[in-house]
Amino acid sequence: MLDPKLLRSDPAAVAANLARRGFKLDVERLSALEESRKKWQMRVDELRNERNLHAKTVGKAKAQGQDIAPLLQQVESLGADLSKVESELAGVQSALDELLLGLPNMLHESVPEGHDESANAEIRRWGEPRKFDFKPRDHVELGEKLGQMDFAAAGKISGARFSVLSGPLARLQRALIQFMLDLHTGEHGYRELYVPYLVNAQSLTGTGQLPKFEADLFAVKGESELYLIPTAEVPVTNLVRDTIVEADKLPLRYVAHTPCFRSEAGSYGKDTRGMIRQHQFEKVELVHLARPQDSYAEHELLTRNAEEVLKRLNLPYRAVALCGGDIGFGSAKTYDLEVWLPGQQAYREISSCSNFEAFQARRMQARWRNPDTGKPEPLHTLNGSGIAAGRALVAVLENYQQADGSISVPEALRGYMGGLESITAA
RNA sequence: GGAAGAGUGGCCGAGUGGUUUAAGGCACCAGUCUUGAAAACUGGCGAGGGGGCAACCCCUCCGUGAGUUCGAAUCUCACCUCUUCCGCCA
Repeated sequence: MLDPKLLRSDPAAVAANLARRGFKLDVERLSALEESRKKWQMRVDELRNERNLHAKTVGKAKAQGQDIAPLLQQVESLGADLSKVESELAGVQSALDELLLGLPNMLHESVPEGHDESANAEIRRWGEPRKFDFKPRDHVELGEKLGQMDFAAAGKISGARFSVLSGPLARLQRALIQFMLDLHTGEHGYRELYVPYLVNAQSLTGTGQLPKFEADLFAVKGESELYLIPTAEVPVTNLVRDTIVEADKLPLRYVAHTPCFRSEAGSYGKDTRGMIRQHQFEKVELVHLARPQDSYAEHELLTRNAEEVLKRLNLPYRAVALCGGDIGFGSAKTYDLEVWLPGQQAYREISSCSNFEAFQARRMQARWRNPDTGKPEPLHTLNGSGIAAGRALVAVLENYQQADGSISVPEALRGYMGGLESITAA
């Protein structure tokens, strides 16, 4: 949610910023609703005040043993009047809330201008794409040839966009996850978390998936209204929902491995082959909760920590700053990490690191106590994949493939693979 | 799944229809005292919305939502969460 004070005081500036992402803010509708809200609010306050004053008078009269019947007569119609204006206010308020919850975050000034991913700005590039003396295969061909990646079986069990891994390949994914968790907890100072995979609607509203993106989520059938998490960002960030964090506790840096579930509605025809875009995938997520003045330094740090995973795995990648037209709904600034995939001859997203500033914090009432003002103020939330394990598996397969279709195990993972150096058909 | 109990400010906790303007304590902040600190004492100390040039004033918030009432932290209903006991269970 945007700062309501800014929205009221300078809607034109907000509209200009949101226009950079191609979002048209209806300033007239907004200010009309706001004016109407104010009008009804004042009317409601007035009537309530009247009611309260009257109730006190009645209380006093009764205490003194006076007859209160004439007093009660005086306010006969007040209750009806009040509930009428209260429902007017509630109507305006819910329309306003709906509008506010649908507004994307404002962009940081450093976000590149542009309409789509072609305008994203490359920030840096690391590693040299390997030269193959044979035609590199893609991960599907490699995995199926090894007999350890089965999309047909997954299709039978669940449907499209799922996969079954077996043997060393299944272990390789687990090794990647373990390696990442150990790196972030052991060397980068993160606290590891285990969190629920099913969350309520309030949590998803807090991080911004609801109400606008319900179609991207899986909901479970049953009495309680629960959703499968699309990312660990949801349960982890919501840890600070409705809390006030003491200043000396910040920054908080959390890492969690979870499966992620996405309906991928609207992505029909995109990445239908292989493990790139699945309904279920594994991810190690980094979440930072920071003081506002530190959040951009934290953003750089978080991104570097994610990059370190790729460096240790010796996977060539580049970092890009997403432009206004490509950036996510709640983010003020996002770096994507794109790993080189020889099978596609392209850099593909493997991590997305975003600073949400106070956008999520306002939605979820996550605050810190600012020692300068002594007041609770919204803190800043950040998150990034550190990194997506499913796609990391794809990257390892394609980058570490040998001419005979075997996969050499990256040095960093061998300890997690029982010393295995090469994955061969089994 | 069954039974009983509970949910109050940053934290603990009193409050069972009307001077509640939510007692008291802890923590925190400022001051007095002190070489300094601690202790003691004095004062301050929740969040959000609105009005006013201002001093200041008004509204809302006691798990959530509905209801009863002139008036609800307090009564009623539903739901959520927690605790204890029983049952079942990885």
